[in-house]
Amino acid sequence: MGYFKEYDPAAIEKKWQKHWEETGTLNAESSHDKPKFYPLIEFPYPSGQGLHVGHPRSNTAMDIIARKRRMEGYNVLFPIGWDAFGLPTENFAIKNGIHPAVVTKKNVDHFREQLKRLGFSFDYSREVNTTDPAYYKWTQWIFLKLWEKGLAYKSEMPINWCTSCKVGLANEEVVGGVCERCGGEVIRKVKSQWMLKITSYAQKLIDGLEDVNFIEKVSTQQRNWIGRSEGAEVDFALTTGDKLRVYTTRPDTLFGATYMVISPEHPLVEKHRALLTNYEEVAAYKEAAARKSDFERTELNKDKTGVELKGIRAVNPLTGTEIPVWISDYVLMGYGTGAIMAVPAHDDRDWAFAKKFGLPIIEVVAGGDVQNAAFTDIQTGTLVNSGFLNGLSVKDAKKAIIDYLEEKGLGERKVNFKLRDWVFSRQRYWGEPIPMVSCPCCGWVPLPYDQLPLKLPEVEKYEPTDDGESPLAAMTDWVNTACPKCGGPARRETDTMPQWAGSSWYFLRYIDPHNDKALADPEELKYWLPVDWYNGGMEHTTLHLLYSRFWHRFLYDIGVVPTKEPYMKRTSHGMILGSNGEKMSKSRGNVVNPDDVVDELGADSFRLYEMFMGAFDQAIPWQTDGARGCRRFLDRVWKLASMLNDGNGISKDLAYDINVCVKKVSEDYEQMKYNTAIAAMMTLVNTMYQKGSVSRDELGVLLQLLNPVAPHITEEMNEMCHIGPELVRKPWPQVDEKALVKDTVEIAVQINGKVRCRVNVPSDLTRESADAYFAGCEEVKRLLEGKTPKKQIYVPGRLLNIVL
RNA sequence: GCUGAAGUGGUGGAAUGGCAGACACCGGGGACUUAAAAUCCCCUGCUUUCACCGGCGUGCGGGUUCGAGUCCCGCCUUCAGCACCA
Repeated sequence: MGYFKEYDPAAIEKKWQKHWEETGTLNAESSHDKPKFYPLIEFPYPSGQGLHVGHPRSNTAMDIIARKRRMEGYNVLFPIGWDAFGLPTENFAIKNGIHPAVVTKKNVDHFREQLKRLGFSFDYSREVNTTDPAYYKWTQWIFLKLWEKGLAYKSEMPINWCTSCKVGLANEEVVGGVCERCGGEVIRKVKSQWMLKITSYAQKLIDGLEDVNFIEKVSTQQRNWIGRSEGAEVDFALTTGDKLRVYTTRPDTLFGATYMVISPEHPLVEKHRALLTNYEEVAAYKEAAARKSDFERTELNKDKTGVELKGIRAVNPLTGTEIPVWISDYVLMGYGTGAIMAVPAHDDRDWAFAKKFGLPIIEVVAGGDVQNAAFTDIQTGTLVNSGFLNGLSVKDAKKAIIDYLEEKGLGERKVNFKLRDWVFSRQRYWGEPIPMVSCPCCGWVPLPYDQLPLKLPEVEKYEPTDDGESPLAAMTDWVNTACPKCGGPARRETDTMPQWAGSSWYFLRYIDPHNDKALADPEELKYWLPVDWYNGGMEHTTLHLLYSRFWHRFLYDIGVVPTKEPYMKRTSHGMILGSNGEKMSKSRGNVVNPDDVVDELGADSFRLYEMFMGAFDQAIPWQTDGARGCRRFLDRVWKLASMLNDGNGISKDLAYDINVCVKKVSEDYEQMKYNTAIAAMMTLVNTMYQKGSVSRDELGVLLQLLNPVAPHITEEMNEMCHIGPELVRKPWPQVDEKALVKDTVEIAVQINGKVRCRVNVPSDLTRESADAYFAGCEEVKRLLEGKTPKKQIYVPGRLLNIVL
């Protein structure tokens, strides 16, 4: 067999990409005959920088699964689209005076071209683009449905305001007190904002995690973010005559409440300002607290501050004791009732506050030393100084006290969540217009469904104004409209939706992307949902993933989609770092451009390296030498074409190695252990080189195993060597279990746990017959000369350990 | 502070409680070549030794076990997420 030709990645990659595009081989089939498989990657934001080496890591990983599933006989929908609304595009447009839609088109075209060069098996016929009016028509439609069900509302409230982007942010978008996107300072600002009531789905979002198969850290992070806690609300009588309601998770410690703390913004303060003998001091504290940004509030959280409300006292409902009431910014208006009962003996924050201001500390759960530290253990303590609760465990006391409070009408069981409603307004141009009209007579009126999509108007300027209004506000022609209800003059909403809107349901649109009667056909939804496997970044766990689960569950509740949960399985990739181990960024100068790598080594080598570089879920530094090593491996694979022999089938001396490889690769792909799968194929290739030649069938198996990672070179070799039909149409290889059985196996012989020699033993040697066998074994006898073994342990196929 | 993950050669990393360092990268040697590159073959944890043979080795200190990178207890360090949520 002759040597064929040089390995030329550029030529063969182009050839096969063209072939797949022309034949539509990789597109989903419209027939519903086969079992379906729906893998998903997070659709990219088409930034001006182009593709990052991080994108192909997730894409290749899911492409491998998609390609393997096709060979396993599934109808696979592996889609791609563009999450194209967003600030960077808008900022670029502002700076250069180009319409964001023009910028978006250019960026999308560039991204598509870059992705196509990498040979992903996306179904490009189903592309979606969140900025396409035919798409955002349905984003707006979902918003109107949410409004209809009372889940969208407009509210004056303090929001997180990025001073640099001049835009309101959801809690999820504030990281360490600064804007997630630009790092600008975030302050609190009262603004009228559209809100989505995700809080009413808090419990459903927790419960739904039971029905899906997310990696543990994703489920945990979602649960923590939703932050469910169980406790009670309790009323304390005030000397003013009204009641102060608090939320506590430790109602069992009620006897130990020695003072109360309310948030500086609590309405009670202003209500009773006349009674306060130190109102000036209180007002000064309030003002100081209001001025602090969230960042400052958290930075200073070690040192407690506060002011007593002199002139107001509260009464402990159980002991009848009068206790003082303080204001402090460690109590947040936005959680619970904005007021707490302080039990310094059993809460760290209350303890620190009490120590600072000399407030009494009364132990009600025995087990610690409450003068030195709060005792917060709820497992071991026993109630003391607590009347009828004395002697009970914390758990029993909780139940007893809540029953008592409910019976006496002093309080009740209560579940709280940390999750806040979703701030859905952005004072920006490049987003979906919110299809609502404000009418002086009718209030907020939804746009009728037949007027969707409400398109973005053409404007001259894209900058938000300094007072925080959207650029759309300046478009009087567009803003002034007739009320859909009464026909009178009215104004359109000028805020737009956040970037998370379009990405909350895009996986539904892929299923039926060109439908103009519904967001997708119910029959199609029934066949394709849920997404079987969704891979993405950990950074989206509390943002995109939670939001889209919320929308999907809502759509389920109103009968639009057939499944409660959108995604069956969620996995996560690690970041690719610069070669210096730091995050890749322009300013650090450690950015690797995928195009350069493809130019030098080819797409297959690039894909291979991204999968080989290390454990898939871990952050890994990029090493160009490592990528070159992967190219070297493909060169070696290519040369196998010149090592073909005349043999048929799998020869005896390769059967074992090939089947070990088939088994390892098949299992490892499923567990995303791509690095060890590739290592197994490298080992097999090394073995083939040792042997000096391979048969067509042997090479065929290797090519097929490698195909999901390196689709171009493998198809080319398959064709060039006349091995069989296109690899995409061949069934995935099965393990021949018989070939995995060897006659003898080398084991290690240890003395007291140290390896002394290796011997070959029959592979079917059992523990029971081991002693007899080794008694006659020359090597073992030699090792034991003059020594008496106390014990022998034989682990079949592994080792023999002799204890002296 | 809380939660989670992780610490293994010069580097990236492998190892259902069973031969630590698979597979690569880097480095070294050899073959081929006028030469270089590429390619092929060999070596490559540290340490003693001419060599054989040894000794030591998975962040640190204990423990369980015939046997621990892996399990348990106590620390240290790094990374990620959350951060006054009562």
